[in-house]
Amino acid sequence: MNKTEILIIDDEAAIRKLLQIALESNGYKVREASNGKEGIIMAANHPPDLILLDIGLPDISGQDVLHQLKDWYQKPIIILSALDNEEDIVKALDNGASDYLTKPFRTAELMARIRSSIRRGETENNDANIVCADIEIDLVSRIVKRNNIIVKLTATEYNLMALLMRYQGKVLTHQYILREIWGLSYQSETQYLRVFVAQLRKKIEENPNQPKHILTESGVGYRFA
Amino acid sequence: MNKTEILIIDDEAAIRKLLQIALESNGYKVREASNGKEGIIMAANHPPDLILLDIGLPDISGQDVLHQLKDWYQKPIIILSALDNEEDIVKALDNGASDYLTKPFRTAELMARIRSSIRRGETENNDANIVCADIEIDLVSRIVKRNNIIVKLTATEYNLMALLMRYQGKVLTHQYILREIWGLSYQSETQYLRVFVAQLRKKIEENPNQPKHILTESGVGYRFA
DNA sequence: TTTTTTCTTTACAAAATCTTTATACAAAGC
DNA sequence: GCTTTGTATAAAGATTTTGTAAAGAAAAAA
Repeated sequence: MNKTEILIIDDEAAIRKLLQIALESNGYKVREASNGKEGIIMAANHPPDLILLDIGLPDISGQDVLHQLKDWYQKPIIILSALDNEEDIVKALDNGASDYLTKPFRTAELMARIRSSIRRGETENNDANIVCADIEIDLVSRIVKRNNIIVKLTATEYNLMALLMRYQGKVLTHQYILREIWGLSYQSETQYLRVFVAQLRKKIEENPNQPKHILTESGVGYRFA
Repeated sequence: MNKTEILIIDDEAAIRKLLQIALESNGYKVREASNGKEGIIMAANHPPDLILLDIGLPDISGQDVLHQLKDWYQKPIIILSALDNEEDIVKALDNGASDYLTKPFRTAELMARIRSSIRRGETENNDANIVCADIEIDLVSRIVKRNNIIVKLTATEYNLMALLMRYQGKVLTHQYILREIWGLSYQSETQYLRVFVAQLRKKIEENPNQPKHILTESGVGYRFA
C-alpha cells in the first residue's frame, strides 16, 4: 500500500514545516507548494490524495485556487485560514472545499478531519481524462473531443459535459445539476438544463434525436452513458 | 420535488427552535427529537437525509448515539456541541461524524456545512447495491439491471422497485407502499399499485403471469423475493 | 462603438408518464 | 351454483415532462 500523499499549499514556511512534521509522523507523504500557481501545477502533474490549502496566499486568492482545482480535482481539499470570517467559510464550502479550519488549529483535530475527509472521498474516480466510446474529456485543459476531433463548447456547455461525464452511469437529478453548474439559487430553472442538454446533444451525439450518451431519465434527471 | 429532511437530536428546546427556524427558511423539512433514544427510533422509522446531533444529551451519550446510528445510517451526521474539547472532536470524527461544530455556531456556516455534507453524500459511492438472483439495483445510480442488462423504469416504477427490494423478504402492506411512494393522501388508491406492479412484472419477471420476484400477498400487500 | 457570441426566456410541439375506466379472472364464503 | 372480495391487465384519456426553435438580453470580442 502506497502512502497517502498530501499537498500543502501555504506561503508561510513555518506553517508548512509544522504541518509537514505532524503529517509525516502520522504516516502521510508530504509535498509542499509556497504559492497558488505552484500548487495548481504540482496538483496537476501528480495529483495528491488530499490538499491542504491556505486561503490567504500572496499571488492568487485561495478561493480562486480552490475554484480552479475543483474543475478537475475531486479529492478532498481542506482550507486553512488565519481569518475566522463567516463569509469566507461559506464561500469556500460552497465552492467545494471539504472542510475549513481556522488557524491556530489543533493538530489532533486537523488529523481527525483529514482522516474523515479521506475516508469519505476514497471511492471517487480522479482521472483528469475520461473516455467514453467516441467522447473524450480532458478536465485539466477543458477540452472535449469526439472521434479525436475537438468539439467547440461554451463555458456552460463544458461544465455540464464535465459533470455528466464525471459521474457517468449515474443518474444526476435536475436539482443537483443546476446546483452544481448554475448555483444554489437556480435549482428550479429546469428549462436552462433542457436547452443546454439539447445544445450538447447537437454537438456530441451522432443522432441528436436518439441520444446514446446523454440519456433522459424522465421525472428525475439525466445520465451519461 | 421532495424536500430534504433533517432530524435534530437535541435536548434543549431553545436550540431546536432556533435550528428549526433556520433550517425551514432554507427549504429543509425538519423533525425533532429531544433525547438519544427518541432520535434513534425516529431515524430508524423514517431515515432523514441528514442528522444534527447534540453530543451532550441527557439519556445516552451523544457518542453512543453516533455509534449506534453509524451501524446502519449512511447519510451525514453533523455533531453540535457546547464543548470545544479536542478529544471529543477527534472521537466523533473518527466514529464517522461528517462534521463537528461548537456552540454557539453561526447559522450561515452551519447551513454551508450542511450543504457540503449533503453534496458529498449524494455523489458518494457507498455501494448501495442490492442483488437478488437475476435482479440488481444500484440505489445511488438509480439503475435496475436484469441479467446485467439495464431495465428502463419510470420514476415511479423505480421508486416502487427500490422500496420492495430494500425490504426484500418482508411483506409491505398496500397502505404502506402507497404512503411511501405516492404520499399520505393516496393510501386508498390500491388500484394504482396494481397497475404499477403489473408494469414492473412485465419488465423484470421472466414470466409475468407467474412472478418469482414480486409476489402477491392477497389481502395484505406485496413481497419481493 | 459595432459585431459576435453566449445566455436567458418564451412559446409550442412531441413524448412519456400517470390516472382512470373497463373488463376479466380467481378464490373464498354462502 | 352464485355472490362477494380481491387481483390482473389492457387501453383510453389526462396530465406532466421534455425537446426544439427562436427571439430578446447580456456579455464578450473585435
